[in-house]
Amino acid sequence: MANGRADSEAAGQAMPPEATQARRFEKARLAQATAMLEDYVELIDDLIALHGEARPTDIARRLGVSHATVIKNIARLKRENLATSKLYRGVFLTESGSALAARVRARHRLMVDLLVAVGVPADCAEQDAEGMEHHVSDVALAAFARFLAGRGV
Amino acid sequence: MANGRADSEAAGQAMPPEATQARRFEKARLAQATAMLEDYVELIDDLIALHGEARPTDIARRLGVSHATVIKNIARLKRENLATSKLYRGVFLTESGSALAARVRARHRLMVDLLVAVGVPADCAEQDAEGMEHHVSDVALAAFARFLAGRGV
DNA sequence: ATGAAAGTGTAGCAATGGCTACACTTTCAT
DNA sequence: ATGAAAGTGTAGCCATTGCTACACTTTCAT
Repeated sequence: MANGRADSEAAGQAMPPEATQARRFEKARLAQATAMLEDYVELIDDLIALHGEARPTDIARRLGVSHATVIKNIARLKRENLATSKLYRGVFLTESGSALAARVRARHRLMVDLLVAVGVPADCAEQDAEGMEHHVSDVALAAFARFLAGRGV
Repeated sequence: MANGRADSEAAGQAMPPEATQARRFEKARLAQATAMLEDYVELIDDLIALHGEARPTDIARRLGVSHATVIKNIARLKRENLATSKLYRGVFLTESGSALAARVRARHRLMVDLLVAVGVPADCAEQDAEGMEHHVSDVALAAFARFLAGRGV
């Protein structure tokens, strides 16, 4: 609060160019750190909608990783208050987990739709969106929505 | 060669849906593993073009990480035959390093241009592209190019 | 020419997110 | 009712990629 420099820089004016570049890379690293969380909540939400429950082995199969990895990562979801689980009884999303899942799903849709709209084949769009979606800002997302609306989608 | 299943699945036909999904996630994980390499070669190429040399501390400043981290990662670039370095004398790209840098730079440009073309503000496009670019396939890239050409860019 | 500052490199730590191996619980067909 | 198969969870390993601390080299101003 008492700092005249760092705070005003946050507004994005008087920063040396290398600092803004560093900023971009840092954001990309952060996005990467939350990507796993996002993938998990979306998948758990899907599975519950589809089968009424989300089991570690199902998640593992879908993600293409071992069940042990899934269980370890679910522990992280619990730490972050996104999920709960009962011993031998599957995984459930908390309120904020569900909210995140909804946001992630909407973003995924928008990303895929945009790719398709600019001419990317559907299966490829689905593929590429899987990695890209975690790095799309809300501002870009809003632009995507406008663009799609403007083309009468 | 003697396998009727896994090989024909590679063509993408008779795979259970969860396997194709696992495939997508696996690809995203792989892309992540090469992202660092790509960022480094592009940045090194930039710095050499700009200052005639690429020094670890410069790279560190631009990336927003410590110089020690940079030096460790440069060791990886060397292992992968993308760069060389002389003690206390900066980092240089090998032939394949330069080739990769050129590809990465072109992809970055195309990604940013596409984002701008669909209405994303320039600074935001630059920001988001930083993370997204590593996940764009060549097929999508080709679609981007066609789309941009079609709008007379 | 020399000593301080800047840059470079090494060592060792932590967190993340994969894995296998093993132990335990549940389910289900007989 | 029970035993095998499937699922679940734990422990411990490895690689990656960040970090700080420390030692060494180079550069440059005096």
